[in-house]
Formats: sequence, C-alpha cells, structure tokens
Amino acid sequence: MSTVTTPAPVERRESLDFIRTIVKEQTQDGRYNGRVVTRFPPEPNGYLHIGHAKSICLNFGVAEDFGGICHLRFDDTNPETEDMEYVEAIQRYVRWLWFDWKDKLFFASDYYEELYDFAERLILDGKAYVDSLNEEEIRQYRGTISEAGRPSPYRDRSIVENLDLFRRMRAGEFPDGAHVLRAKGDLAAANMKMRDPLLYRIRHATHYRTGDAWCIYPMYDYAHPISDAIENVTHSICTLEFENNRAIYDWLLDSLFNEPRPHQYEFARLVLDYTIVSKRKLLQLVEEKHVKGWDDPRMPTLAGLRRRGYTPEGIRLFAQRIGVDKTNSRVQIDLLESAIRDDLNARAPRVMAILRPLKVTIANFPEGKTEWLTADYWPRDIDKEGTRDVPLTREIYIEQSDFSETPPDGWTRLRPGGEVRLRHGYFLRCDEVVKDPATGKVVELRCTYDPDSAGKPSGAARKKSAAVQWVSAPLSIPAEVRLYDRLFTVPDPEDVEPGKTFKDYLNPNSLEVLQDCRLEPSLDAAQIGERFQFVRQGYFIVDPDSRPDALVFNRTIELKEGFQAPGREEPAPNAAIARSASRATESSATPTGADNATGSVSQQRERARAANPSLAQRYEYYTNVLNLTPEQADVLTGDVAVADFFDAAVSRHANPRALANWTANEVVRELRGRSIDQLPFGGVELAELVQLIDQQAITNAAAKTVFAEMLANGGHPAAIVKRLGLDQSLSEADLAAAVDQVLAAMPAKVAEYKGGKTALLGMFTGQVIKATGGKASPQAVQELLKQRLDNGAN
RNA sequence: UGGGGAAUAGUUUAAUCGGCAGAACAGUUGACUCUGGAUCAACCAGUUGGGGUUCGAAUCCCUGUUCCCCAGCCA
Repeated sequence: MSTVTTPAPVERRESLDFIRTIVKEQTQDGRYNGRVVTRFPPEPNGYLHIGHAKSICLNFGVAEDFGGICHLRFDDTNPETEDMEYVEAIQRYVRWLWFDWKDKLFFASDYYEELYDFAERLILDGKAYVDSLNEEEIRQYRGTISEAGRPSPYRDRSIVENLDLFRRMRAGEFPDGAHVLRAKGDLAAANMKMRDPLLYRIRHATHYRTGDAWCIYPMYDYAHPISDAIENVTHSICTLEFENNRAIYDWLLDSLFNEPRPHQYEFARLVLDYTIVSKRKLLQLVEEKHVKGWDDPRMPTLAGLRRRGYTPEGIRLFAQRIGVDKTNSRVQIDLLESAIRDDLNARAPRVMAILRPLKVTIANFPEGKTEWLTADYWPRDIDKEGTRDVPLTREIYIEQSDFSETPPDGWTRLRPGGEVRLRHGYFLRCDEVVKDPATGKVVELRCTYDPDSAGKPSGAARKKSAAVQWVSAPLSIPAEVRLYDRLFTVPDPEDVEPGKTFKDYLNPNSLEVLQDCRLEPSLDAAQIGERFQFVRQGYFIVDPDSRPDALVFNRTIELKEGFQAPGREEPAPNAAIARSASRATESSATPTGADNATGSVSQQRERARAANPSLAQRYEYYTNVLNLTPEQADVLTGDVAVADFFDAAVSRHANPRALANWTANEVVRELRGRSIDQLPFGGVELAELVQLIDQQAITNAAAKTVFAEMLANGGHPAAIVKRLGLDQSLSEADLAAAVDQVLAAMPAKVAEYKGGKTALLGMFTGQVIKATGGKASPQAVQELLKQRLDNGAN
C-alpha cells in the first residue's frame, strides 16, 4: 500500500475573509489591472512552524484564488543569523505543503545594490541622513511613548556630507556602530516607529550569500517595502505586530514609487493551545534535549509535524477552517487534530496492530494450523478497495485493554465468560483467566472460538459485543511504537507563574515508547513515511528510524475517543483543570461601573467648553432650556462649528430634540475628520428636512434617503423630495398591493413566519418599504402585514 | 500614561443597504456499524457592559470595560 501523493481537494469556505475581500474589490476596480502578487517573506534563520503554515496558506492561497502568484522571498538582511541550511529547509517545507512559487524565488540580498541606490536617492532628496550617535544615545534621543524625541545633533548635516559619509560607510571606512543611515521622519510622532527610523547599519560580517561584498546592511523596515515594490507585489500581507510599521512602509514607497504600488495588510498570527513557536524557546528545547531535535514529532515545526505523520492536506484544511482575521485568538488544538483526522480517515488503510499484547490461547483451534482470513483495508464508508490476508493461529495476541475482569457498565469488550468478535474472523469466548501467581496480573486468556461465526452476521445476542483487533502470536512481527502526547500541560505555556519558566510546564509524559508491539505480517514491507490506521487505536506513520526487521511507528493521532475505559490513565488530566482555571481568570475581571467619563474624545469636548465660555453657556442652555439630554448637549457643544450648526437649525425649526438627534447621530457620523461647515449643507437645511418629517410630508426612511442626497450634492430638502418623488402619496390600495406582492414572492418565508418565526416581520417590512421606494410608513406596513399573516388567510 | 489595533456560542469564525444571528470544532442524545472510528439526524450554546437614534441595531451615535502591539543598530 502506498499513500496517495497528490493533494486532495480541500473544502472551501463559503465567504471571503477580509483580505480576500480587499483583493477582490481591488482586482475588480482595476487598480492593479487585475494583477495579484503576494509574497511569503521568511528570514532564513529558523525552521518553519505551524504558525508559518497559516501565513503560507494565506499568501499562496490568495494568489491561487485570484489567478495571481506568490513569490518566495528570503528576507535576508541580517548577516549574523542567517544560513543557507534554512533557505533549503524552508523551500522544502513550502513545497511539502503543495505550494508553488514557480520561478519567483527571490532574495532581499539580491537587491542590495538597488537598495543602496534608493538610499542615496533619499539622501539626495533630503529625506535621509547619516547619524553618528551611538546606540545608547539614539535610544535616549528617541524619547518615550509619552514624551517626544529630540533631534540628533547630526540631523542637519548637508546632503553632500551625508552622501560622503554614507559612501564611506559602504566603503568600509568605519567600524560597526559608528554611523547609521536614518530616515527624516517625525521625532514627535506618537507612532514610535516614525521617529527617524534606522535604514542602514554597519556590520562587518560575512553574509551567507553576499560574503564580504557589503559591510552595511539594510533594516527590515527599509528593505521590505522596497523589495515588495521591486517585485511588483500588490498585496503585502503580514502579521498584526507590523501595524505600526505600515507608516514607514507607506512613507518610503510614497517617497520612491508611484501608485499602483504595494500596500500592506495585517492579520492575526496563529496562536495554538499547548504549543509554543518562539524560535528562541524552540531552540532551547532542542539544545537542552527536552526533545530529540527540530523534527521531533512533538515539535510544532513543519518538520516535526511531518515526522509525526500530519499531512499537508490536513494542515491546509486546518488553515482553511480557522480562517483569517484581525482578532487575537487562541485556537484549540482540537481544530488542528480534527482536520488531520478528517484527512487521514480517507487515506490511511486499516491494519491490525497490538500495542500492549495479552496472550490468548484458543483451546479448540488445532495446534499447528494456520487459517488465512481475508481482511478489507477500508471500511464500508470509504470508497476504496483492497484486501490482504491475515493469519489466525491457536495462539494470538489481543490488546490488554480489550479485556477486563471487572468491567464497568457499558463494556462491550471481553470479560470472563463473555464474547467478542475477532475482527475479520470468529467469535471468541473467554473461558479462563490465567494470572501470575506472584503479581496477580493477568498473563493469559484461555478461550474457545465459534468456528461457524466467520463472515456471518452477529445476530441479536452478539450485537453489542465489540470486534477487537488481534494478531497471530507466531506469525506477527515485532515493532516499536512511539506514542506522543501534547508537549505542555497548560494551554498557554508562555503565561508563566512568577518564578517559573515555560519549561516548568513540559509534559513529562509527552513521549511513551512501546517496545513489545506486534503487527500483522502484511506490515512487513511497510515503507518509511507510509501511514496506516491501526484499527481502533489511531493513525500511525513509519518513522525514519525504522530498519529492516525493526519497524518504528509514530502515533500521529489517536482516534476520537467514544468511550473512556475507566482505569486507563489519562495522560494529561491537568488539561481540563488548566483550561477551566484560565477561564476563571478571564471571567474574574468584573466590569466596574464608570463614574466619570475619561475617554479622550469626551475629554477634548470638555476641554473645549472649559476654554470657550460660549460653549459652556450653550451646554447649560441646551440642557436646561431646550431639555436636551446631557449626552446630546455634550456632543453638540464640543466644537463651536457644531454648536453653530445646531443653533442655526433650531432657529429655523423649533424641534430641538429631533434636531439634536439628527445632528448628534447622523451628521456627526459623516464628518469623519472634516469640519461640519465643510458639509454641502447647513443647519437650516437639516431643519427643513426635520420639518418635513414633523409635517408628515415624508417618512423617516425617506428622510434618510434625502439626507444621503444632501450629503452627496447639497440642495434643499423640499426640492430633493420632489425630485425623488418621495412625497407621501401612497394610496392604501398601493400599499396593500405592495404587501401582497412581497408576501406572494416569498411563500417559504411566510410559512416560516406562520410556523412561529415572527422575527421575519422585520424582513417583510424592509421588503415592502423598499418596494414602495420608501414612501410607505413602517407602522402602516407592519399593521397590514400582521393583518395578512396573522389572519392566516391564504 | 501617548499612539496603533481588536472584542459575535466553550473555541475559530459568517452575517450585501440598518431587516431571518449562520457554520465548523468541541459537548450531549439517538440511528447505523464486524473500528466505542466514520457517517447520518437532533440538541446545547452567542452579539463586551450601559445609554441613545430607529417601526427595526451585531451593524449607526455617545460612553465605559477588557485584551494585544509599539520606545532593537532583530524581522
């Protein structure tokens, strides 16, 4: 049997994630002429892990979905940490996931010359300078999050001097740290990243690709955006912690390139329960021998997962199912495991293996006889065919856990005097239990089989007994089987108690090696990397440690447990405890009632009133005389222009309450940064609109339409109403017709409504109002709808 | 404490214009089964709190709360 070697089709999500939504819009509006170019930009200084898999699936997946391409670019701008070994490993695992970068393999180090030229151009444009402060001084000068930075004394060097210095930096005239190239950003920027970010530093180090050709190296914030632009990337997708860096990204590309240029979008990185992905910590696990290496099957590296037996398809399925969003989240391990099982279920042939053997002698089976029974590789529900023969002999092994002297309720396996089916074979009855007199441990079962029961239905009496796996004692083959459990005992190993480290949460039982396992003989020729389901136990893969006649299997994952045998040790009981504990911590934070508003926006308005007595007076007037709520008055008096707008409205139409609502809710929302007097209409026009509502000349819904029109093009409400034909001239007959038409068009929904789903009334209402062009009044519509629907008249 | 982000079932996520809160995983129950698997069916369960606008709010307005990121010559 060999495992399938083409990617299985992966299920699709029905809706687009926010990145794909953006890409779709932009391909449709032609911004990039329909081009979609993404990139996966690893730094070759470590191994890929499950978190990278999410990013790979996103970047390559988006390209695939929109007929574009994803570049594989190594972001190798730090000579001290990078290595060719990682470059190769990374390529290997991207390919393993079945992704293809075609001929688009790039290295930032190939752009060093170009990058350098752009830097000179920035200098020439007066946008970058050589700073000669040392590292500590630069930190000092940068300020903190609450205080602005100060300009470096070297910030105003002349272009000529900057150019000269920068060229000499390149020429190797200075030692490490003597100078850096910095962008002229904004030292007072609240975004720390914009306080004159470093572009180049001096490093007399040998680069794994460029050797000693360079002694200045670009920083990520400089190299990354320009590399994207050089490659004509359209969508540069990265994780959330780079959100602040986007300001540099945009600043740099706007300085150097024209639209359409690349743009950066950020998504939330994967955080998986019971897993760490920090390079430093992973390295520590390897170096301190908590695991056997980078590809230890307990490691979250792609190397580890592969060796464990996880499939690329399963991992892609997992990525598909967790989706992409900007919410920081923790994914339960079940989601991953379930995806892997789903994939393996359809592709791993079933075989019989005994992990913890219990000897069974079948008393009525002739000594020396071997009966070959035909066994299917696949269960009925899998659409695949294939069989092999398994030998039955007088002495066999079954799983220790399939026998119990004192079984609990609901036990379907073997018990003294009880029966089970030998899978693919006969029924077996346990007649006698043989124990070690010294320990009292069960060492053998004496049984008899029913020679007439092979291949026949179990019958009612035997229906609820299990069908257990077994192997011939003399004809089975030995194997080592390695059982893995989660590496950590807590969901979040990085969330450590004081005085502890993540290593204190290592699961001591994460690996269990079974030496005395017995496999059915068909497994004799199993190849490294082949996957099987050991019936009723889980999915297993042949480990590279295997030698001829000394097979080693890794348990990829257990089958979903439908029944937990009592007495069987649960390896990670702390899991449930830890989980409920973490939940308790989460919910222990009880919201406290807010006394005084301290939000910055409300503070600004308060400050405005404090600074301007006229606003303060108006606040009093609005609350005391016009009877507005404090909240309304607050919003209206935070800005003179807004208050003026409102006053103008009130003087035109004396309904302060309604005008306040419109101003505070609808008008303010549309400002979005601009001042209220930049709107194409004023308070007077708003008042005219409200007056039309008050006079019942138009409905509220129609008023919203008019408002949108005023917003777009200005104009007088009455004129717009006329132009749009929104006068409330809907006759009762017209309304009734609209209602009937809507109901007739949706018989299924009507039935649902009558079945009790009254929430549909809103939907019907909306439909009718739309059908009448906003002319119908909601109250009238709903009254009529209820009449029609509740009378049950058909 | 400044700036930037994010809050929808236990978990990960959907929800065109303001109009039916929909899935998957987990859990529970049942059917089926020569895997206590798979499959099928059903159930459980949700809009971060408080106000407001509206006939109608996850969605709009106001106001709280919580969480994440930023002060590397790392990426």
